[in-house]
Amino acid sequence: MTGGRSEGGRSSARGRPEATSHAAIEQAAFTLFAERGFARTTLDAIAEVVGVSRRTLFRYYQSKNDIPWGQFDRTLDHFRDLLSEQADDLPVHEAVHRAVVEFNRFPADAHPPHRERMRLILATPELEAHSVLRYAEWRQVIAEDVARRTGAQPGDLVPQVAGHVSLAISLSAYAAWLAEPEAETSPLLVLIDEAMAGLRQYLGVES
Amino acid sequence: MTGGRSEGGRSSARGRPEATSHAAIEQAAFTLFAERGFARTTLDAIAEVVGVSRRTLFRYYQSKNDIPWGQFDRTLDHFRDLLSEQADDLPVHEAVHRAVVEFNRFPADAHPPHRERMRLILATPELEAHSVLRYAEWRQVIAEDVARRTGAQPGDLVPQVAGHVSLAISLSAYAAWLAEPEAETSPLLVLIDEAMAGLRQYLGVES
DNA sequence: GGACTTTCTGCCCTTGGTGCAATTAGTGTG
DNA sequence: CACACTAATTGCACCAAGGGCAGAAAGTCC
Repeated sequence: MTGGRSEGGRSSARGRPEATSHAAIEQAAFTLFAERGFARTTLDAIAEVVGVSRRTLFRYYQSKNDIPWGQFDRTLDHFRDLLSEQADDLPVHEAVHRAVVEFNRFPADAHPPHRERMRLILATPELEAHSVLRYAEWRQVIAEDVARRTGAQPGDLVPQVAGHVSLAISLSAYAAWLAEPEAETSPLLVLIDEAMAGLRQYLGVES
Repeated sequence: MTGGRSEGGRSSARGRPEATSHAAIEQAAFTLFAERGFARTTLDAIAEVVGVSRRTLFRYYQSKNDIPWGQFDRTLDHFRDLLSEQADDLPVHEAVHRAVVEFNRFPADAHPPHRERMRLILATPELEAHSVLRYAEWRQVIAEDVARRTGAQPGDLVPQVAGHVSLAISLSAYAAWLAEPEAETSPLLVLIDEAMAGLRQYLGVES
């Protein structure tokens, strides 16, 4: 969710130079989405603003639905690191929880765009649906770390459940975050903690 | 997931009679999906087999993606009933868990089609994504019941988390179920219990 | 038979998305 | 400078999903 990434340089400067960038496309797209809404923004319209042909947009994003997620792949690498950084002597759920919280920590000036992006994704049914595919990758990262910590296989039930449940917690927290008015009474990170506490409460667990 | 529902009668017999039924469309569609796969099956092809115009298909289903889910709305009513049937003195999570298990109990002869349907849905990315919208309704049913039991609002964190987590459990169980070979070593209901146990184990809870 | 009702259907149009071949804008070399 | 080389851009044709709309069709009821 870092706003200004510098389009990790080309391998060499040979061949026709790129006419645009992911950042430029996203900027144009988000503006239009905010104006007319996601569904009523055509790819032609985005292409026109960016100053590039519609066909070219598909070289930068697999689909219209992929535009709002931007650079999620790179973020996943970061998440993987966060998970492996957590101490091995922590209870597994605690290690994962801490990594999830860290994953959602953003510098203050990155908050508004992050919130805007997530609002768009979670409030637009097509995007909400499409996001499942991204979530699956995210869950898999967790499953792999949990498997490593517990000596299980990533495909086993407990790692998979861990991934699913962590996602459940996060989505609940995000929904609560976005439901609140602009004046952020509860920061996202607090809500993630509360969602986790809510789960334990629901399951009738002390602590 | 009842295979043969009888297309709950029209209000009266006035007007042009219906040329087909949800059941007929689903049957034709599933056959084609099995033959060519979901994506490569066009609505034209389905319409031709059913013997109806493509335009008419849209009067029965909102979209191609909605065909595999069939009659889910009615199933939700059943689920609502199952939840309210659970004793009030049970721990909330236990009541919900039992309702979820019951919800997934099917007569033996309904197993193969149910499994086939879920395999299609969970193995086809487009459908997996689209299903989120169905899951949201299902989660909401849980959230409402949990809210009723705990005196909270359905939108509050704990009811929402309960819905999300129940879904997480169910999806984990289904994935495990479908991963197993045809010879059903573990029935679905057992896997749902195991997924729940896996969650408690993950969270480091006794019992 | 005629009025009425409801469904089906054909037609046209928009939009997302893919395949393919040609074009373009650079770099590097002699 | 001209020429090869490379990689990105682009135009074009095409497919499939989906929606709007008006009219045809197939029943029932009087």
